[in-house]
Amino acid sequence: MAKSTNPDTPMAVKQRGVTMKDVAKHAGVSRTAVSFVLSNRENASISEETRTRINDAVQELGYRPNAGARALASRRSDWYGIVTEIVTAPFAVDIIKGAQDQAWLDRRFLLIAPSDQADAVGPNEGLEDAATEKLLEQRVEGLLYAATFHRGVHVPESANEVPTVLINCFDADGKLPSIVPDERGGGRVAVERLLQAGHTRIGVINLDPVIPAAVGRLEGAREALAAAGLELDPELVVSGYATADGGYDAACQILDRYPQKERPTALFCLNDRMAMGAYDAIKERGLTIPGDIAVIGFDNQELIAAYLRPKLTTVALPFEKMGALGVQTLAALTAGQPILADQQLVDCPLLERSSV
Amino acid sequence: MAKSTNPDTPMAVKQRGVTMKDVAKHAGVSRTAVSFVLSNRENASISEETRTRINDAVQELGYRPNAGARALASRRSDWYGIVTEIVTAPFAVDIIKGAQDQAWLDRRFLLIAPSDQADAVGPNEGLEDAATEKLLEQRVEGLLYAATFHRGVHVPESANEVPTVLINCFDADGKLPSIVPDERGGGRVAVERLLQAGHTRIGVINLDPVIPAAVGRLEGAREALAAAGLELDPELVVSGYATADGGYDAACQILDRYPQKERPTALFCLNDRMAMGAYDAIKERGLTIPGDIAVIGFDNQELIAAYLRPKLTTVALPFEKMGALGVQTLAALTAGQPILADQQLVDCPLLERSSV
DNA sequence: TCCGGGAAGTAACGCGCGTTACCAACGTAG
DNA sequence: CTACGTTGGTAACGCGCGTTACTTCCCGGA
Repeated sequence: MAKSTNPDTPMAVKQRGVTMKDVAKHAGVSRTAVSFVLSNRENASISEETRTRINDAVQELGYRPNAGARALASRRSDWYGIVTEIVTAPFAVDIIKGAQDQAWLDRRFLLIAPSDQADAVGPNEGLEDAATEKLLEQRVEGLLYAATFHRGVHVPESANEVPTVLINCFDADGKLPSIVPDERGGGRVAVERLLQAGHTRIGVINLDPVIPAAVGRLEGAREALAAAGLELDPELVVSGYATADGGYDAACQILDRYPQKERPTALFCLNDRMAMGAYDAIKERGLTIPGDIAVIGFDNQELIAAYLRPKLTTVALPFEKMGALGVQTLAALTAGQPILADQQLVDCPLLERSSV
Repeated sequence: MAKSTNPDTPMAVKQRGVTMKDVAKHAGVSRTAVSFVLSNRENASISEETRTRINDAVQELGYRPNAGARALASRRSDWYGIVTEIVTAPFAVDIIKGAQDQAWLDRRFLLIAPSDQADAVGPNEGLEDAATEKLLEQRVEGLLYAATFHRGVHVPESANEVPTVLINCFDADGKLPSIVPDERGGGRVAVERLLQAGHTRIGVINLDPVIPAAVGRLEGAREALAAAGLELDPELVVSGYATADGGYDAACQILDRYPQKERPTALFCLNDRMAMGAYDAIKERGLTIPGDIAVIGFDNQELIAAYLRPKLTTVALPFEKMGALGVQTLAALTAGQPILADQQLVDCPLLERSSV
């Protein structure tokens, strides 16, 4: 790329937009009157006649307010910023959708800044800081941080200058409000569903046991079993890589370890990708789903769950709802209202399909 | 939700940020001098000494420029707007990623406005208009329109007020520059790959035959065959719903129609979801992939292609590249530079995995 | 007749910054 | 000594808009 010698060349077409002054002149009133009418001030005394005259002028001239100028004068920008690696790793992109939709309904704009950009100094070195800084330069009224998977994070210092909410992650220092999925509840409903279908011997294909998702989901599974007077057989829990291959290997282990009588009749896969691999292991052995083995997943990755055959019953991560709730929480914070709790858990609902 | 009686309550913390005036006072110079230093004006005569004094003051006070005010004064916002349904239908979310990354590299912000919002009048009624309008109020310097799948679209009138580029779609009226995937080239490389592997009898699982993707990909397939002196047997082309089930049904038709000798040895599935279904049909019949039947897909939906077993060889849609190219094209347009062509085709590269 | 008070509107300031025009001091050439 | 360019700045205007203080007019009551 050639370095521009003059970065200031304003060659862009300068389409001098119509301003309030133009509207005022066209309607034969003062700019103040126009401002009053457009901002619907209740205590402003403008006669109905001039009001319509102004509105007509707005229509005729195609006036469009200048959001930036308004922000400058009113000292409120109607912008939230969201810092996220999701743009790059789109697994949890529904967070953005939920946040975006909610922001749009509130007539606010969501400025998205990536937290894992290539022009960084080192790997993960000051990226979020740069993103945060950029957003603050835009005078966002609040900040959101969103992660692709449930985990602890550190947010830049400067985030403290403005209300901040974490989505699908939590502050390792425990100061900031956060919105996270109720992993435990999800694990519980999954196993409850299997129990309800008559399964008592349930294999679990586990994730890396230290991540919050694994901890919570497994705990939920234990709770559900306990409520039915059962215990989780440690031998039936096998961890693997969070991939289809990992799920395949783990499922093979579980399925081949026992004679048919003792073989589990159901598998709780802690994510859908592993369930995908488990499907293959099951089918390879001439077994049917859900006839011989019921399978339940987690995450509800649409592209997998809805297209596996049979379609996968799974527990959904409420990405969209978390995004929306994040914006709502932020709106409350910026309005000075108290928020419900420092950590809000969002339900992980069961999605019935055909694998149980 | 209780309706706020006074929408103006500015309860948000008004953290009066430090301005250039503060910096100037702290450094003992005029605000103008600060402005000159910060904007790196070449022809400004500021001594090295005061320059460092100002920079020091900036550091000490933690000055952060106000992007909105700068935009107002300089009449350039450094913002692009992108109108897209992708936020809602995340299939092609990589377009946003590509655009976002490129914009970030150019030190610009991408304002994302959804084109399929719930608060609309009717279905698809004036949504894009509202989104476009909102973006223009923000004084974006250019507009992008992105579609989830390759198709013709109509853009709102007001888009003409500002440079505009279409991504993964094209203007039905043919006026606006657009960036679209080279579907034909993709179809060609897919079939070339099959030919190279020795397959001459190739079944095609087709999409709805009228959509641009189907037309282009099929045309490419024909070209590749023609170059090898072969023709596409119309009987081997069967259309189905663009789902795993559709692919399953279509594959069953093709596989069951012929005795083993005449059965095609390869399937070109025009998208990965259908390939997913085809996998099942093939496996059900006790056939192996790629041993008995080679399969090649299209779209490279990572969650499918990379996790099917065996992993699916497919042709990638260059979403990310299209997004980046869209922003680059827009940058050229806003800079008044000529663009390369009205319609830019982006390569659809073959992704070798294990199904051929 | 005068006065008080609401109705209808306007002038003017400031938000934070880019930018242009201007000014003072200091050489240096004629 | 005057003229004139150069260096190192500063004063002041305007971007488009929100907002406050102020003015003018009219009407009803005393």
